[in-house]
Amino acid sequence: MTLRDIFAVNLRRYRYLQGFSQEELAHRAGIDRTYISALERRVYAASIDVIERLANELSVDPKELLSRQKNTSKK
Amino acid sequence: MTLRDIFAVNLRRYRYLQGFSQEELAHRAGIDRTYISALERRVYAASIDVIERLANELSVDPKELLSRQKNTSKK
DNA sequence: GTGTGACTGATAGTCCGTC
DNA sequence: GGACGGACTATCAGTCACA
Repeated sequence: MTLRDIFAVNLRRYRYLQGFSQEELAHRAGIDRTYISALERRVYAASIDVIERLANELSVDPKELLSRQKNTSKK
Repeated sequence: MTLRDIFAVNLRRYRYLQGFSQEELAHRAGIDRTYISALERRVYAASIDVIERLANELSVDPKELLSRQKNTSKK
């Protein structure tokens, strides 16, 4: 599990928590919708600048997007 | 203060803590020496992949490299 | 509402050297 | 040991059309 994977999962997780669609988050962060899609599918290694912008829109600390999440629904 | 700045400061901080020169860290992480120099001078926005590799070599959690540090020598 | 391929411009990242 | 520049390649950043 790479950091890129963790970021992808967290991006989607926090996006859902905020109730945003990819489209809505993209609009708010000034980023293209398909690029958000690509990040969530682990296509790219996002730069620290993009991470910061997304974290701001998701109202979380950038570190949170790189933190392994506890299983809320552990087997 | 952007995330890029915070990363730059922490990179240098943890590198010193490990007693590595830029050259040595670069060699260990398989990254170019001049690129480490550039990151510490805030020239580039590192990708999440590079952050991960550097964190590994510095024996710290990637999150630590993005965390604002407490002032150990506050005026 | 999202995934994907194709495309272009910008920048990340390498390798050379000098100070 | 590190800053800095130039030239180069790889990859990211950003957009579009279509399923």
